Amino acid sequence: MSNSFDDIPFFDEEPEPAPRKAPAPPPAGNAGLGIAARAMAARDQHRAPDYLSGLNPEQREAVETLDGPVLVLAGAGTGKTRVLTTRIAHILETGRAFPSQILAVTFTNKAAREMKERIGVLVGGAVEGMPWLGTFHSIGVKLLRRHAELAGLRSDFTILDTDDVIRLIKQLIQAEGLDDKRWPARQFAGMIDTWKNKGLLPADIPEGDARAFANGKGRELYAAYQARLKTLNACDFGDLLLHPIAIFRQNPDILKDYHNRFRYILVDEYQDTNTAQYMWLRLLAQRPKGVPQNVCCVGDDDQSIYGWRGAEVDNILRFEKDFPGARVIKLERNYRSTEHIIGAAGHLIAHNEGRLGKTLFTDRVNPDDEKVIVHAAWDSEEEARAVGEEIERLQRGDSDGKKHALNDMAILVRASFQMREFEDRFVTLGLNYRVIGGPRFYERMEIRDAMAYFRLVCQPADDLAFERIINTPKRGLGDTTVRYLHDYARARDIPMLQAAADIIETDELKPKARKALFDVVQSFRNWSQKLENTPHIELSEQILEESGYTDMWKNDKSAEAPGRLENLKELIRSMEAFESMRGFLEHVSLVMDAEQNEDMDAVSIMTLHSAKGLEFETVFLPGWEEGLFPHQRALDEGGRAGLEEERRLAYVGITRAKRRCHIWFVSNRRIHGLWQSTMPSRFLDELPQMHVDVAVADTNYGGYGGGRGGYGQSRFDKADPFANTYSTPGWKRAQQNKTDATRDNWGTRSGHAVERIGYGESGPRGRTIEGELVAKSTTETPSQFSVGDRVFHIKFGNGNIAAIEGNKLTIDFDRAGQKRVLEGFVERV
DNA sequence: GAGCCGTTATTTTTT
DNA sequence: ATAACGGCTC
Repeated sequence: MSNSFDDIPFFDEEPEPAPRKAPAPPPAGNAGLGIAARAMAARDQHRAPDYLSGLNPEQREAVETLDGPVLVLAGAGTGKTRVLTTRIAHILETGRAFPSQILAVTFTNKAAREMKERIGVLVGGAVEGMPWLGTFHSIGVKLLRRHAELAGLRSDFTILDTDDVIRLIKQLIQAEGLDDKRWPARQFAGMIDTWKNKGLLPADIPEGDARAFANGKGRELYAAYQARLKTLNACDFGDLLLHPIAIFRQNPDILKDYHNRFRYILVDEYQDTNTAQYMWLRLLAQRPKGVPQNVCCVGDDDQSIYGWRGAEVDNILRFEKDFPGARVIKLERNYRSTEHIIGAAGHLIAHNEGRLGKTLFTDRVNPDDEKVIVHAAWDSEEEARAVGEEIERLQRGDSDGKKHALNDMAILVRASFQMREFEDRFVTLGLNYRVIGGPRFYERMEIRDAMAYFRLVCQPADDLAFERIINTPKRGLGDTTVRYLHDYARARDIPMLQAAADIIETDELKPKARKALFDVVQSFRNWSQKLENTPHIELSEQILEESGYTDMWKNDKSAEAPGRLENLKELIRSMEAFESMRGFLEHVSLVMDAEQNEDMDAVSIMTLHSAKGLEFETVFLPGWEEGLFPHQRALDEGGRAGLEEERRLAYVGITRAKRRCHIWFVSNRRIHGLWQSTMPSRFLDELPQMHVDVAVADTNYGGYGGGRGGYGQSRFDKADPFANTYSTPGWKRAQQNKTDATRDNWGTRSGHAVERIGYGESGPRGRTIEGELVAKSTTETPSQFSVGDRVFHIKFGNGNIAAIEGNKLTIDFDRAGQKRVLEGFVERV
């Protein structure tokens, strides 16, 4: 990726690169014998193309089918990235196109980076980094910088992050005279995001959506937001796709230029594309009749896990219709995992409908390979303890004599709150771990503040940056002054910094405020002047010093302050890799991740979502319980489709494992501070017995599995390894109740309630009626208990009720102390 | 402008 | 339980 938009040559100026080996490529349209012959000649000229050797026949077909649309359905671990990179190498080596004529799109910066590296290895350093290899968004920016004026922007427009967007929307909501509490800006930002994912501009949004927000002013608000972005000379992430789409549609000549340019288009993770990305791609892939559309999309419908943020699996399912004559190549030979892991994952995912249908296989079968092991634990604490023990066992090499590195192990959770218990446990054990995901470097407050200073220096019209730091550190420029500045600027349609400069010439402000503002304006003038001729590192340090920002944290006595100062230093350090401040800002707005420390040997803890694309020798999958996984909310909001996406998530989880996969479920989990009994996930039932073992009790209290004899017992039990697990009354009832839709918030399934306290057919619980949650809290329903009652809880034992609020009981337990539990989980004794 | 208190939500995450 | 946010008071 380029570090700065300054150094991207504009379209017309871009020099044709000197041919590397082959003569200038002929137009893509003239595909035929000539090209094939030439390609072969090119291939023969420089040795055997060793990059092709070692590919299996399907991979090779995917690499060598260069003309016309190709869909590569690449199952987990089948060498997807290899195909993609080799294909690009092949295009380049055969002289079919120059690097600048290949458009290659990924979703994440990480994927883009990886691809670049691997192509470099294949083709050799001689080929310039491909200018059009990047994420949808980074390519979108590049396009938009070139044609900004067609979208009503200047080419130095700012890219707003989510935080800026929310603040901006909040202002608009207030400006409309609406109650910003009743209509949360965050929610509207989410709606806009959803609309933009679908490619909808204010005029296009459904009437229902428009009415649902801001007293029916949804559409106006969206339009006002877009207008405000334009005056701010700014874009949100969605605009990076939508503006280019609009430009292409309104300027056929420009689109045609790009058609001529991009001889080959490649898309990674096609199953994750949303409608806007799809539209963008269709526009660029269009060709006149008879000219082959050299589009190659790679993806796996079984790994589509981002439906909730607008990804349309349909895009991949529809590929053959969209691109007539498409060649569909399935990669099903898995190079990653054992037959048991593949078998387990394959059987599970087969429960989904509407798949394109791949079946992974491997012929590297080893009788020593471990099956997927399902463990039961009493509660989440025991789960963490047992996983910790297993990790230490592997580390010591107890089981197979081999000492395993922590780096080869990962714990993949459904929801991030699950991480905590593992972290706590590992801290006690002194076991190294690293959390992947979580709050990101560039999202930290101090980094955003510093960035706001830099932004304002580079782009004096950046009002959002102005408002962020005008009184940080405190300068006595409070709400009143800022509001005044804001109104003044809006009235004259000038940036706030300009307004500030104007106002200090007058005597509108009180002397104190005026002086403070004067100083700020002077500082920014000074810094802006230095922008061009001072090294940006130096200037950045100077800004943070002179503004008093560093001092602010030096004087702060809170525990975080030293860390924040450290982060600021890190920020400056990370700027060294860039040529200019602008280049750095551009990078950060698109690349929000910072490097992870990989020197340490540590267990990785992350969500299933962030595990996609990774692999580990050993994978632990805790929390396979109904309500958590599949997640209740996915079921409530997504219905059957939601369930299938959860199942794909499970599939992704299992297929991350190369050799060992341990799945866990617990009988009790604390959710929102309340202990809940839980049932094993239905996904466990969907695993094939031949590839799965149920672990014998890991501890004395081993929950469902516990009834089952001690160590003498073989895991390879004859009959039904699930017999214990699934023959409990609760599970059977759960099976019956599956269809009843009698669940409210997770955990309070009527099935369980019935079991524990013997309600009649209809417990006084919330019911799901037509997807709407009714009677979520049962405040109106008189509790069946009274204060002072003696009750029994399955985890905490006996106790006395101390207080009752709705269906929540506060109980003084004899042994466990005071806890709050749902009344469904205790019974009178 | 800091500190206190009540309210609220609490799946997943990129760019 | 718990953290984060917003509004209020001093």
